[in-house]
Amino acid sequence: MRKINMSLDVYDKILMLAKRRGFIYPSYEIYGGVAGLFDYGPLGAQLKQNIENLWRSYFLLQDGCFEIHTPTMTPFEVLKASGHVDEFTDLTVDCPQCATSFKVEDITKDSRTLEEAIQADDMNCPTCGTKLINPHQVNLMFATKIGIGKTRDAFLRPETAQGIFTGFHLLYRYAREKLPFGVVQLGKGYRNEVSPRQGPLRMREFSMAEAEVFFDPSNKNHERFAFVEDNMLLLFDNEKEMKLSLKEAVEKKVIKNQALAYYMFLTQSFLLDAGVKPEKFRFRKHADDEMAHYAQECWDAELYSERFGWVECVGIADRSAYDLSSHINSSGTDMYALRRYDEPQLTKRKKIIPKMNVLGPLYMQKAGAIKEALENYVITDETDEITVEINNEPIVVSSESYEIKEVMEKEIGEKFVPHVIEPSFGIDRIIYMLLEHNYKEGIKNDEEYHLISFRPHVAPVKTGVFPLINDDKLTSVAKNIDFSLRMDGIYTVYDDAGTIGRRYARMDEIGTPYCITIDFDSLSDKKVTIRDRDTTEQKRIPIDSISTYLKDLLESKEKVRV
RNA sequence: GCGGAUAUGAUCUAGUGGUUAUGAUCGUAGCUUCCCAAGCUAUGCACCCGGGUUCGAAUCCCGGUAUCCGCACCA
Repeated sequence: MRKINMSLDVYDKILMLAKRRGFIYPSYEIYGGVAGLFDYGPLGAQLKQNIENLWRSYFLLQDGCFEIHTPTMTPFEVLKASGHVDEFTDLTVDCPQCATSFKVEDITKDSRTLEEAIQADDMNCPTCGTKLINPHQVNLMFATKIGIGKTRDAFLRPETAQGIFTGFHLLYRYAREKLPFGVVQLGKGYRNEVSPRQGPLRMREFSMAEAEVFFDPSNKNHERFAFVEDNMLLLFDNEKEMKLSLKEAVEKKVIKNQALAYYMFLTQSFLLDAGVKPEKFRFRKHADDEMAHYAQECWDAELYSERFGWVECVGIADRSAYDLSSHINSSGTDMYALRRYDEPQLTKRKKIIPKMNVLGPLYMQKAGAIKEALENYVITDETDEITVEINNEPIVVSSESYEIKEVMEKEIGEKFVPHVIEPSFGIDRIIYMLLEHNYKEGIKNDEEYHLISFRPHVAPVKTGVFPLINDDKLTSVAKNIDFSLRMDGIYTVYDDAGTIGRRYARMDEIGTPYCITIDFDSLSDKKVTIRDRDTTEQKRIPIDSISTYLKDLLESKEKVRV
């Protein structure tokens, strides 16, 4: 008889189960393991794929975003422009008295460089005045080099978002130059965590699903807002939890705009649909001082863990024009969008047309620069000559070298940098939370019993297929049923070992929602028993309808109400 | 990164400076078994890594790695 070990908490038990049954376990353990790296085993990989595809059904199908894939390896310039190089790399010193760390740049108020400050070694703790020690670099990005010999500095990406921003001009074309539109990416991100202590909740290489939705800042409404505005959001303002409809939340300015509220609702729907327990779910608004360097308003979807308390699993941020502006400035690429006027606007303007056949021979190699200067010259009144400055040298150009024309200029719209609303999902955290929220245990016939109540559409294995006993007549029928179900796209496990109860228990432990048993009656009446994991109720159904019957069950997912 | 503790099959665990390292779960093969972890037989699998002390180290010591706890970090 196995006893429940009371000294273990849910986290310990889940990690044990996850390792034993092939969900998640530490990577490279035969070489000592690496903190913050985990393998997804056979069941974990299936589960993850189901979660990611469920996510796609919300963001790709329901919201109509485009999915792209960009490299994880990212040149230095990209992350310099995005602010990650500066924001992720901190020179820090510790206070032995207060047991806290400080950024050196916050401590050095004078004009010294950080290196000089370290060299002088005279920094004191702002709280207690103790001499600060142990200067060290805190760099949360993995640095690497691209190429052999002549190399380029690069990092493994800390988020997937930058790959979307750097292709914005092409994606804007793909979206037929209309806003809003969203682009999503599912993939790996990398952060060299100082001490990744919380298992799958803080990994150094992790899976994320991000959506970047581009808006005209003058209109952050969402087309489908009216369809969902009466739904409730579970909100927490750092003081109290509350339930507000989307409509109320936006009207009362609890949430800044429709788009943010809409994506919060999409996020909430996805998580509850995946099997997160509503009472262990909330949106928490970031205080001003905890927001990321790029964010304007940020809400976290937090999920509750028995061991860790409320954990951020999704961040929904209004990143405003921060990223695109940075890339426009750093790369010089035109990443503006156009807000079309209802009618094209015509304006009369006086324009200088340089005569190159005169300018060329006269000014030789300076002619090009003069041409450009003339074209940019703002005409105040008509004169016989214009003075332009080339390399700090005034040059007087007479009116023989140019012509002033009055032209009608047509402007069809106004250029602007789109704003971005970004829902960013930590897939691994969500998967751990699903395990924890759906884990059940108890004693059954003096034995410890585990069950994971995954919702059928996320469960890695959809059905077990068992001959009631290990008899050739039954096993051959069972194997045929098993094969044809898999050919119908239903992931099954065939099992003929041990008693039927043991096989049910094995399936319960990995969250398989249904089991099909073939008995001797099946040979004559062509029916099998289908057993429900949560109720253990059994029903007999014809063999030739198993596939459609199961598919109905797997697809008829009820919405979770809050 | 700092301080403390821990490390035995896939999982949980007993134990010891000296033959073949304990038990359970588990896997495999077989017997048995007509619906919720029955039983029997056979069999498989382990002392985290490196160094030191010792005639002999899985056991003692040191270092590393990993995990857990506290502090710091987590844009």
